[in-house]
Amino acid sequence: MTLDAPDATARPSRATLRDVAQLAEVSIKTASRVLSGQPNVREETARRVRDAARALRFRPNRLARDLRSGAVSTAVGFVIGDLSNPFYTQIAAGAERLLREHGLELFIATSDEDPERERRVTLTMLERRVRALFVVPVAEEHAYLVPEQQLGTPMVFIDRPAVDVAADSIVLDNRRAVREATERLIALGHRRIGLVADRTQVWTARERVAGFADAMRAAGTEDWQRWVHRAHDVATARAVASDLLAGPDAPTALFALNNRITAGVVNAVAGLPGPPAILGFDDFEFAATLGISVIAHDPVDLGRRAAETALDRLAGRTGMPQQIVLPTRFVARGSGERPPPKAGP
Amino acid sequence: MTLDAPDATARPSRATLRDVAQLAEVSIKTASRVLSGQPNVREETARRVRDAARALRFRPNRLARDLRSGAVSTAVGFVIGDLSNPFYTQIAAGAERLLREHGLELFIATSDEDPERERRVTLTMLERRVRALFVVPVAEEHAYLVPEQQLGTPMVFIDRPAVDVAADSIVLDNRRAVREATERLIALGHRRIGLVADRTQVWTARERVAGFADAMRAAGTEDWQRWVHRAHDVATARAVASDLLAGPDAPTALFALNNRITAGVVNAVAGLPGPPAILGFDDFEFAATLGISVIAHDPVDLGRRAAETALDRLAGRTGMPQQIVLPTRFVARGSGERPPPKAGP
DNA sequence: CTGAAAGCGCTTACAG
DNA sequence: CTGAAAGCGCTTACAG
Repeated sequence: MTLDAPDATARPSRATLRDVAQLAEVSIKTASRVLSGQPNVREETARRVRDAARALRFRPNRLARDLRSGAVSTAVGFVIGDLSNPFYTQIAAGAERLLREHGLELFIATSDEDPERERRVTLTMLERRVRALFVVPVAEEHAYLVPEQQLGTPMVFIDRPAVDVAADSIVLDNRRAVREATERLIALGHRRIGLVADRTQVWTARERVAGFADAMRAAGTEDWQRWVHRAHDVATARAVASDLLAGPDAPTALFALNNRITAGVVNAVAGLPGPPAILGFDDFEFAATLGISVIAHDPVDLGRRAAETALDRLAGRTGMPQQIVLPTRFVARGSGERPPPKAGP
Repeated sequence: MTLDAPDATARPSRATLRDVAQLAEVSIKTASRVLSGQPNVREETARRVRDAARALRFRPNRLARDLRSGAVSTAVGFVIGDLSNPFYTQIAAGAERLLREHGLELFIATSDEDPERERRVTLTMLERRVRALFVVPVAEEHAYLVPEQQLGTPMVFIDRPAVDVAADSIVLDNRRAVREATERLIALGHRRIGLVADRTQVWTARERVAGFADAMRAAGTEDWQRWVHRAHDVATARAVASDLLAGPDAPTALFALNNRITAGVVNAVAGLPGPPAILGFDDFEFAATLGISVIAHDPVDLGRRAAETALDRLAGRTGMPQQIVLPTRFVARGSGERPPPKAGP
């Protein structure tokens, strides 16, 4: 098959600044000036350059630009555990909104909740010389970030603090929130409270369970551990809740320690006669409709605060890393306020 | 304040390959070979280089590497409208999983449902020389992508087809799905069906409304347009549904044409006496519990198919752009199957 | 207002 | 097994 038109259809390579300069009959430097908006170019020259750029469909190479001008990239990285969990993606949405107003672009990548992948993804972003880095960490080990930190890349840990690198972090007051919510359940008369928590590896799960322990111990329940169950995904949470309710000594209240677990628990309980009171950590769209009491907070705000912190650092604020603790609020709702039945099983 | 240690604490600049080579007493080329895993280096030399790299906390500059070696970046871009909508983020999750297996890294950025921002974000990714590009488009105009397309960057449009650029796309069979679901409602006896659709600018909304029109016309309802209402976010959908149900001639069934609208409609209907049948487009976590019939499909699969398409192109498959239409399935559930009440108002 | 030279930090040929 | 030279596509000084 022969092509008649010499290079009408085939455009093997991308036009560079040099091509534009050549076509416009100016130096490469002048072309650069025009296309990157620098002043001091005669209007007619500028027009020639712009025309040439358009004709050649020129698109600057950011890699080259950023490389030459040092690490003044406008890219900011966000490493998240799970793209399917709206809790994380809403944090990202909050951060993005604020960063955008400051001319920065947020790029999100996922660790898929794997510490090793988190490390790789984080390093890859750093190798791409992001201006700042946000991490919702799953790994417990972040010492490898210390050099980057020292080189001045602002890093903010979200939802869980950094362990072995001194970085800013934004977290919720997990422990107090769960302690107080548990106290409410106890005040309503509940003694058999089934807690469904995420894996012990997860910092927030540990904090929340500690809050539960605080309240149970204060109420004189020393064997609180027997009420703690684990689930990481919706399906497991559902199974755990079903088993609990079917077993002997079934709990009169179920306390789900994050949004995925709440989803599982709610689905397990649906349609059951004499359902238990249900509490959840994290608010969700159908909580009011379903009458679930929750520990509410705003993930978008979490992201916004993280972005603020990074912007502060970029603006030159120095000093010790800070840990910002955001308050949560308890939202009492219908069936979540159900007291235990009078007649025991 | 004077610093005693010369440069123990302050590390002004990043170590480069050149620094590593110097410390290891080899050429820069040899250092490069070791650190990028090329063969033909004596083990002892390699060790010296690795030690030097570690000592200097060397981290390669991907910008420089990618610039020199041409556009063989491992970065792939994904432009999404709204980070808060799990429908989109799950598509991204699906794409990411497959791409990762092929050594590619997915970076997600958001257009915030603004055509102008979509354009900027897309161009910025292209300037960063991503290997492939995924877009869930909000804009109707994509002619500016034609040159990039011609330069061989695979581009896949998801959920909505590209209009003025010949690119691959993956979409759902919106029209047929809604037509058949509407036919079911009609078969159940419903005549007053309140449809709540997204803005007319959105392609999927137009297709879905067309499906509704097909079914209504086939049933002899020529004034189907009076049953079509619009809402873009949860709050508006809720208000629209409330108004509809409170008004005269209230619908006996509500059909919500996407996940956000369903959320609003469900919350509006909650606790109402004699609630209407509810159908939704897009499945969701609480649909079974709430007894909502839905047009179900798997966003993760949508992403996976998009990734497959891009990988095919990267592998050199040529030919006309394809439009892949994925089937949906109707899931009938409790209250969604409610027939209209016998006694009219 | 415009341009020739040097260089950002790497890798690609090409020699030895 | 190792290295000196050139260059990826831009921008930063520095001249005129």
